[in-house]
Amino acid sequence: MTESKKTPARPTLKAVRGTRDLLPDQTPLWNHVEATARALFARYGFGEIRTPIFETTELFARGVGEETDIVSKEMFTWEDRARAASEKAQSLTLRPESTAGVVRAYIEHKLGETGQLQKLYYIGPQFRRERPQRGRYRQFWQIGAEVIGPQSSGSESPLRDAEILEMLASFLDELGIRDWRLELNSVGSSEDRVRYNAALREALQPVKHLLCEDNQRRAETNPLRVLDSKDEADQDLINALPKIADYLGPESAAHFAQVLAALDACGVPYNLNPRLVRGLDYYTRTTFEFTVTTGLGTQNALLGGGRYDGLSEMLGGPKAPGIGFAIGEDRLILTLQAQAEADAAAAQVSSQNTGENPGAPGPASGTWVNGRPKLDAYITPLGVAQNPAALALARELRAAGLTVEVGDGTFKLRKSFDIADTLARHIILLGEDEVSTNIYTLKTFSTGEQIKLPRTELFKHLAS
RNA sequence: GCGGCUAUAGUUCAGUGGCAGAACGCCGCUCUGUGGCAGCGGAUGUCGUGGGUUCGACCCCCACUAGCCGCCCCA
Repeated sequence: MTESKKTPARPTLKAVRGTRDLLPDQTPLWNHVEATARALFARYGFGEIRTPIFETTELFARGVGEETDIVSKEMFTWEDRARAASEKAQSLTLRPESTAGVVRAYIEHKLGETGQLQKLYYIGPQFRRERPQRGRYRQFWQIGAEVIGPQSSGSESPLRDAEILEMLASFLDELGIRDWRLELNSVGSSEDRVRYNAALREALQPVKHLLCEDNQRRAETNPLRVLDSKDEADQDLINALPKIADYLGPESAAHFAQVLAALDACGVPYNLNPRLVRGLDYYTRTTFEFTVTTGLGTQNALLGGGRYDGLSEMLGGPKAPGIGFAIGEDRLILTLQAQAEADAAAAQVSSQNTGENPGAPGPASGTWVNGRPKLDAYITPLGVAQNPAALALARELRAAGLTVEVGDGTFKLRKSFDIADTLARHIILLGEDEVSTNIYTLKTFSTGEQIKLPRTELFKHLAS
């Protein structure tokens, strides 16, 4: 009878709902995506900005919009303690998106005073208290960018809209995302939208009672949202509603036409979607979404964005038109993984059909383990007496830029070989002989070849 | 916030109102300076948590929690 069985049950600690750990077999893909974004954005003249992951609640209330779902029911908000009697408690919130914070920083640091067009990008976690499902987490990552500046900097130019869209198309292409679709719309200026909203309400009035419950509610509270409905029975009625395109003022219409012309010139395909309305209040004129059909289930929006010509002023700043986007990094990763799985399945089928075995392609092949490249060498001390020499050798090899793991002198040789073959391309045996003579025994797994090498030759051999 | 499905070994999953299972992985031995293969052996575990029904519950019922899928909404 041991006492271990008597250990009182204790609740297992777990990551909180909607959050998750990314383990080392996942992070290489994340780093690849982020590195691709950084390199690409740099070519377009973007610089990185890092803003706090929490801000005052007021920023999001004013920036994103009090009436939006995000602000009205999805924020992680808490009252910060007042530290002195004279100090008031402050309501703080984990950022549900980053545009508001970036524009706040633009205002706070008077970036508009430089007169320069600001091109800023960010990569980081966002927080929304929603019910988790595929492609939706309470802590999720966005890769986003903003182009903002005084009007004199050209921030209002349709060229900027097209450049952003073209950059996104290049980004998805470079990552190998297939079959993406760009949905594009213009929601007009805020004045245009007031007129359109009135027209929508008028058109909805006689048919409202025919719509589903959700849409009846939207028709009252926010008619634009009716356009977003997926309710099948309502589709015909919705398609018959007035189109925003017919309510754009001449300036908005001209702006949009120039965006389209530039996209055509770049050869970026798009789908005009008059029903694309987005959930954040600050959008004006150009709005867009890139969607995919693989891997995301019903959360098919990979990224979204739009122009926000009035946001800076809404936050008490100078007039600073801008346009930006946010890529759902989690969704991007899901899509890439789903594509890779589909490819692997297709490869399997085709190899069965041809009767050939093309070998396991990609990261599953012999030079990778768990998504990482195999190490250059695994050093096996033969007996604990050789442990110090093994670590010293590892230190030298690592200093020379080689990737090296060291075994433990207590491991049996068989086990050492097993581990080494799993992790590394070569095994270095370090017994008494090797340590005393400085002639090392090196075996290459791919060929089974085993040779003895002096120290300098060892470096050369491993580096090649 | 609402609805559906699910929760058993490290992983993927079977399972029956009466002894807790498979595969893969892991550990050991065959094999103490030469691995991958093979053979043999072993440990896998509060059967998500708490309650109830029952002589007896991993199984049936209830609640909770979490996950997945969808709605709402969004990235």
